[in-house]
Amino acid sequence: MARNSDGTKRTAILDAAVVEIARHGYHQTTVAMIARRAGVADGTIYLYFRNKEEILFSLFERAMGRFISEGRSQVDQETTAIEKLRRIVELHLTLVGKDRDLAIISQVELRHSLHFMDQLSRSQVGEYLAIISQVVAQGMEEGSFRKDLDPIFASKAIFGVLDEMATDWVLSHRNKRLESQAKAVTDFLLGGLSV
Amino acid sequence: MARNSDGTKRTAILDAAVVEIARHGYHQTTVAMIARRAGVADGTIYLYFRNKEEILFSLFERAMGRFISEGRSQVDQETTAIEKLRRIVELHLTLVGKDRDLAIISQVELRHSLHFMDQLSRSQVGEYLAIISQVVAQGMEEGSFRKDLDPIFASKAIFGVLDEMATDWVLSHRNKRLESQAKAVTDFLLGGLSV
Amino acid sequence: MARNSDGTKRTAILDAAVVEIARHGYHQTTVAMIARRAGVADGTIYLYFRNKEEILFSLFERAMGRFISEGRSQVDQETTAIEKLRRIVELHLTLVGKDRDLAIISQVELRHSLHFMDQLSRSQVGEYLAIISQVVAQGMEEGSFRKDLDPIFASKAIFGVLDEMATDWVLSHRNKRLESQAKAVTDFLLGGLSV
Amino acid sequence: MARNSDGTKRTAILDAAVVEIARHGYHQTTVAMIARRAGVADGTIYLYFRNKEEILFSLFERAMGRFISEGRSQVDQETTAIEKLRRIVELHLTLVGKDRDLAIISQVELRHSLHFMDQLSRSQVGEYLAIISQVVAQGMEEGSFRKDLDPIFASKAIFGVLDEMATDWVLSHRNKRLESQAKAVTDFLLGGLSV
DNA sequence: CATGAATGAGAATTCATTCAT
DNA sequence: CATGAATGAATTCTCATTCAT
Repeated sequence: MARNSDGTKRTAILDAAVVEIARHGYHQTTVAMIARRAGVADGTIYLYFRNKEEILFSLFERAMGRFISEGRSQVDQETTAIEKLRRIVELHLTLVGKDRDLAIISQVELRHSLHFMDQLSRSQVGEYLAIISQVVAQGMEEGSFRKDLDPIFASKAIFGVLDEMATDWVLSHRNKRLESQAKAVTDFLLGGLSV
Repeated sequence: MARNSDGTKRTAILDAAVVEIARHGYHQTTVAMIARRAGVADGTIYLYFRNKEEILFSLFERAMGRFISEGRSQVDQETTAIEKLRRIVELHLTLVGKDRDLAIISQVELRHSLHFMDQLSRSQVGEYLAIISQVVAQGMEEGSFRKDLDPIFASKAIFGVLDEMATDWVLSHRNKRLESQAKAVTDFLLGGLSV
Repeated sequence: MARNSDGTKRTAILDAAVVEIARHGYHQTTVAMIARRAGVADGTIYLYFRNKEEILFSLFERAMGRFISEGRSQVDQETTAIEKLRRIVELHLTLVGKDRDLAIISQVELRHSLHFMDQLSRSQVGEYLAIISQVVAQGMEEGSFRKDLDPIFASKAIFGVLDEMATDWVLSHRNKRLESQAKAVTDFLLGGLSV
Repeated sequence: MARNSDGTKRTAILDAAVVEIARHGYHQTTVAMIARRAGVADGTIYLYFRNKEEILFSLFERAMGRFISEGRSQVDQETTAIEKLRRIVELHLTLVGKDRDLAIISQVELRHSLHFMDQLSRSQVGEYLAIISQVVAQGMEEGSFRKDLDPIFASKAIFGVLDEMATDWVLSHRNKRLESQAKAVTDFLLGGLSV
């Protein structure tokens, strides 16, 4: 049986799914492949997940959960908006860059269908964006960020840059660490293009 | 008549594919559905495309082709980097915002698999990013953009913001026009978050 | 239960295949037809055979297996080469003549393609010919067969006569039993045409 | 356009079919493949043949026609049954051995289905066997062949040996000429196995 | 006669899911 | 809880044949 952190079968199945889906893509991955890697019978999968798609959802939830809880705690450790932003950028790139398999899933496989993305954006992604927009709002109040910004808009722009860096890293096959981009990203977000 | 001499049937198939894939997603769309909407027989599809996946590729090529050729021409109509950037932002959001079906495809369906994205990013997306990075480089030379930027990095960041706006627009079901965001995007890109 | 532990389903599929293929020919027989006759679902076929062609191969192996094992035991029950030959002829015609469906398969359907025949001739047919050529060699040593023969050549000639009788019987729609030819065949093989 | 003896398209098509079918097998050969090799359009095939199967029939007829007409003329050039037999054996092995592609067709591809073989055996194969059986009958009258033979049976046995030699030659990938077996075959047919 | 674009019926195979053990 | 044999719906693609030019 596959080794897994807390020893539950559910975890083993999710761990197996990350590897298989990252390697073969969601549609090319069969439930049987996940079951074999998880060391369980095909049918056992259905004791823990309603269907194949639910595995993908759960994968996403597990990953997003970390983003959100760690995001919050990082943000709480800083006082100024600029520092909070810096932490978010670092966290985002570090978390994605830590596990290439998981990154492939979040940057590519998770975006399979409108239906799927719809559900994602409504739920935890929205929560993540909310954290970011609160930081922006705080910066505006502090006087360190421009006041002519819509915090919601800004949070999406920030997320867009982070997301593109992550996708680019997944698609490039170079070994450079993703988090090495953190400073450049923060600089760009803070200062923009202009002199 | 030489095959595809006028492209009528090929175009009809691609047009049909855009609608069906946007509506049902790539995997839920059958070749038969595309054929019916295009008004041709199932087998006819295979006179113009080697297989189903090639339809998706061709869809992308057709769309990216417009981005690139129009992008270049827009850029050429301006002299300063700032104006060029403004034009690119407007063009990007306008083109994506013009056809929601096509937008769904480019923002969601086209990102189906690592294998697929790999090929996309290598080809025309790279060309598009090159156009952007040239504008950034010009801005640095002109002295209007910061000199401490890597133009390649900046082009990705810019693309990330544009792409996120586009995706957000596709996923939101509001009717607000996508290009109405152009000014905010340009402002953000130029000025960044800081005061 | 281990897959195929008792072979029940596999056997049912092969039995069904014999009937359907004999009746409609290999290419006109669909996997669904075989499945229906075997009383299993279409997909079940693929738990026991990799593909449709493998069913045909397995059919052949099952049939040839009998020829070889029974051939050997018949040969072993006799001492002189002449008697051994007589037994082989009887066995061959009896086994083929016992099941017209199987005979149709072995005389016609199994010879579908060069690729297919190539594999057949390399494997068990070669073994069968070896049994015959050993008998010929024994006859030469005993002094009952002509010494100016090549046993390999002779075994092919013998097989050719038997095979032609079998094919002729399959194609003729008379009811005469195939094994009724055994004496004439043996006589011909032993004495040839000349006085 | 493919070179062909008398320049007619029909001949070009048949010549092309021999090559393609020998190389890929009847079912793997498409009408388009034959058309391309023959240098005609797909539709043109149907001006000369009702359907794909008729090409195969015509191929067979053309080949069997040679067997029969040459067979007759060879037989007519000799007086004794023994010499006539010798000539038939030589002719058969020479004709088959002359063109490996055609040999593949006659030994393998032509035996595709019961339905097909049925029609073959009724028509020209029967005529060919009749020529042989007449030789046998003559030999019996002359007193050079055993009188206890059924000429029909004997003709099948003779054909069986010839056919097996031909098939064996097609399947073996050695270069030995098929007609080099003629003497051994005639010897075997005349003298049988016994001393 | 010749063309070749278009047709559309047809079939093998896959795989998510179930359920008897 | 766990198994894994069995299910059968579902879909891509091929290719013989037609027919308007």
